[in-house]
Amino acid sequence: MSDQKTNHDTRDRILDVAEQLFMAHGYEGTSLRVITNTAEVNLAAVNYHFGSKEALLREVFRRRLAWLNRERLRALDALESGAGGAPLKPSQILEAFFGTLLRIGEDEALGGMTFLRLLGRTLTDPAEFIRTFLAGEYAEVIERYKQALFSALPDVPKAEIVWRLHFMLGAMSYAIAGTDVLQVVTGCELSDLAGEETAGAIDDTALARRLSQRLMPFLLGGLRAPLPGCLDSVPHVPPSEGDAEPQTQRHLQEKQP
Amino acid sequence: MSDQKTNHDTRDRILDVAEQLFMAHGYEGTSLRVITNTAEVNLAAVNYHFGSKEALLREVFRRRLAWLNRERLRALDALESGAGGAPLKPSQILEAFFGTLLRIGEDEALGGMTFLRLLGRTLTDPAEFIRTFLAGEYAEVIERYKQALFSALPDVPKAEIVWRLHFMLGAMSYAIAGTDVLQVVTGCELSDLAGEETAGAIDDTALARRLSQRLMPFLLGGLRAPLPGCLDSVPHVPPSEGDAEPQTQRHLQEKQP
DNA sequence: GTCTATATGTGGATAGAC
DNA sequence: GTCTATCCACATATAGAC
Repeated sequence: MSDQKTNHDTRDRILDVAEQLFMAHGYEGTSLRVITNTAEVNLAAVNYHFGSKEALLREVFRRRLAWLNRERLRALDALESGAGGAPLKPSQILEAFFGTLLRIGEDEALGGMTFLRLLGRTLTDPAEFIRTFLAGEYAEVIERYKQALFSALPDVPKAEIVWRLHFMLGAMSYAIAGTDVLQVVTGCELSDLAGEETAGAIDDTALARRLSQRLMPFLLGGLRAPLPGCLDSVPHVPPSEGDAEPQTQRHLQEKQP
Repeated sequence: MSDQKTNHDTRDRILDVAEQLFMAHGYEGTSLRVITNTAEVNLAAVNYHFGSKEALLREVFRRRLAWLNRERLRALDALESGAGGAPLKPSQILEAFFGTLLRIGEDEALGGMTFLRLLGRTLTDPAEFIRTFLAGEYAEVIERYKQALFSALPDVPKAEIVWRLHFMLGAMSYAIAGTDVLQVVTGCELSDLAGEETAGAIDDTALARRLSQRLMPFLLGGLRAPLPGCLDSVPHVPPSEGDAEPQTQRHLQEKQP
């Protein structure tokens, strides 16, 4: 152990730099040469420490997902223990699942917004080995939460729950990816949309907190939406002008001072 | 015009194959050699017809987005004319925006699910030139729909609307990307989740229709969710056990026969 | 418009000295 | 563990004959 010299520094510097560059330019768009130059280590170091570029990517994710998986399971265990057999509320489950993820963005030690963005962008990467790897890392946790949602919504068809879990994952992963066309079109960052006091460049910690604050109500609203078919998905002829839509209007308006 | 020989065939074959391969392996992961080999045209043909690989990608998108942009504007124009100055309903706007997009998946001539998947995957591509190009293509339409939502929800803060538009774009783009970890984890395609009668492999047309049917209620539910802050985003202490959550439960249950 | 041949660069990976 | 030097496959792009 004591004869490892700067070994630990080298490994971690490579991981940190790779995380940053994979996030900014993608896996295929980032060469080992750029990584090692930026990290100021030797080119051969990557293959010595990790074996290959693919293995490097896996390690970049593993060191972050280890915490995320553990914490998500812990949060769900805590909820289920606390409920003592009673079904959980959907909002609690979403908070445990998505809230835990978004906490990464608030803590540099867990990866911060850099890793969140990387995760969001990588979830739609077409590379085969990436998809199978991520699926494997996610499998256990996803299964647990899926079952929890089934129990929480016993009267909703399971297929419908899976669809909506799918949509929620999408809204979240796109949001944390931070590549939205809206941002480029409107020429503003998500941080600018946070509104309120903080002027100038918002730090990532605050951005993550606000993202969570905005995203969670949206996800809950989507999860609890009426099932398709009941109003034919889009009510072209609502029962009365003040029935189908206004329910929402009321929600939104009553919070405007 | 008549002296162009097989020119048209070559150009279109390259575009069709590039669309398919970019979807399956990404921009960086697809070489011009593979494209020209698959399309059974000469390697130099790409540079002759399009100028460069980047220009090829742009053309792949342009030929599909031309229809999408035109149709989205037309749909919004029609809604606004029909309303005669009155504000539109959010559901109408979403139907015009997302429904038009999803129609692509039902029509091979418009690109089909291949292009939809490509679009969803490319929206989170980290490459600089792709993001700026797509933003430019989307700019006009996004701006129009944003304004329409502002008018439709005059009492909702504009920043909040932009956030939710952002989330809706995410849910949709992730859904059409078809790279969800859920699918790999559960080992099933979205088509399997459609349930109902059709056994075996579902054709893309039916998949697109069902996706639309499931996605639209989710998006509406998210858009119309209570504003953050009103229940502190996650009600840890709801007023009564049968108040905050059950409203949803009722929605979902009353549709279960 | 199409093709062959090639220019020119960069990628990941490794062998072997230190 | 670190470094230099190098192998070799493959990338985009183009020049020039047909």
